[in-house]
Amino acid sequence: MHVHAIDPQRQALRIPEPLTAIESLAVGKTYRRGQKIYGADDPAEDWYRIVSGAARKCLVLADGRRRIVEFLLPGDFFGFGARQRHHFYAEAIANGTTVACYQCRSVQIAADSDPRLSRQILDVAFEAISRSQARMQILGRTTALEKVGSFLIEMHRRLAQGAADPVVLPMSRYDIGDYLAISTETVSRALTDLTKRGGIALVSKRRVKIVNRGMLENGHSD
Amino acid sequence: MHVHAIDPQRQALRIPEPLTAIESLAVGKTYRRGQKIYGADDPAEDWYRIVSGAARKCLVLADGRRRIVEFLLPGDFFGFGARQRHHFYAEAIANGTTVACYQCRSVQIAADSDPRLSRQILDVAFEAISRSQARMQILGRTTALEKVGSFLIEMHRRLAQGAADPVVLPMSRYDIGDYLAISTETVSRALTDLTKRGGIALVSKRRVKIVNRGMLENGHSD
DNA sequence: CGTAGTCTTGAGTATCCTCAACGAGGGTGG
DNA sequence: CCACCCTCGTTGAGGATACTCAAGACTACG
Repeated sequence: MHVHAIDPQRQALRIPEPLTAIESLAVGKTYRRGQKIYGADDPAEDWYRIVSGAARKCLVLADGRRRIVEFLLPGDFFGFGARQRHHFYAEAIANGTTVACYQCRSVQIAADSDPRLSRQILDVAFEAISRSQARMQILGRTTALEKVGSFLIEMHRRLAQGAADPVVLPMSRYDIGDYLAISTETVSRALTDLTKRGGIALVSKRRVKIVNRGMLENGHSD
Repeated sequence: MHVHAIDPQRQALRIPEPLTAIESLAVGKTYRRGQKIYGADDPAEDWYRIVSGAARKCLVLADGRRRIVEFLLPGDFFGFGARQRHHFYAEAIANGTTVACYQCRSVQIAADSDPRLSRQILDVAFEAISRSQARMQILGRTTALEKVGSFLIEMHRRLAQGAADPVVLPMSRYDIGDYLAISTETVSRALTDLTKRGGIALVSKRRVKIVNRGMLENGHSD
């Protein structure tokens, strides 16, 4: 991990309503693929925001299996919500993932004297709720085809620059399967299936172009 | 729907950290089973809290199917998070469900001059996130047996008075299936299966006693 | 007492998982 | 530079799981 200042140019891109008042409190850190950002039993002392790259938030079940609870993409705040300790751990997916860290005590103190900042923090929390519920709509789908289709639409919404641009998936098929509660093989099969039916086009293994949005949502184009 | 004052006795039971400062702003409303609390396209003007009974938060998919996104139980705050309009609708499950309503403009104004209130609101938002993520752990399970088992544990945690008391489920098998993304029949089969294996005991159709907690989590008792 | 909604159980089928093999790509070391 | 290893991704075959369709029992309520 590498600690440094944050490029203000870069971070401005992806923050819907930036917490301008506390950006001065932020410390930038850079991680390699697979490196842990915080552990499941670490005290919850910091809040985080992805500046560039991607990360995954995971939990370990009683029987040792891992589950990905959430993908964290540029602009996403995370690590808050745990009152004392985290229940999850977070680690970088892509090499060179940059994360802004805010000491949450400092933020809270600043918020106590600035109602506008309080509102912005609340907005960030609402944003996290909305991410959470977006995933429920996906997991609530019954077939694997619908799950993968909705997943691609969500990633497109959160990652794509232009509407016609292909999505660049930062995560592996294995991660996608873990996230959607289906097997890697089924993810793979769903992607080839969607390609054959003309729902998507695979520019490369990780670059997906959305051709027929309706098909991704329903599994059929009518 | 019936508007009235809130019984302060009753509401004190289920609020982890009550927003004491705004309880005076609350208006109580009582609903019958199936009655709508707010609609999907209603302007998001109020925040709500379940005082007694239960409700479900739903969304309607493009193809007309309904999905239950969340069950709302006594003490749960809901209806916030939508910036302008709700994306979901909420309706009562049980007859005589009582809901406390807070005009969110008034709350925001009060919060602007009271940092302590801001913190409490943030806690409520964090609580909603935690509810959300608890459900992910459930939906992330692979087998129906595990899903139903985890669901019962979550309901027990959120509803039960004493640890040994049976859970009284306020919702139908159909609702549970919708929530867990499995069919009604599978819910029913899972419940009889868990009974046969000694994981639970069905005191009545809606009253479930948890006998072997480990089995509910893993699907097997070792 | 009838009716509508809820719940359970059964049979057959579709879907997805597991196990397995194989190909492609990236990094490392000789 | 190339051989090697390792991870990632794809595809196939067989079996387990859950869904759909269907029938019937139970419950609550008028």
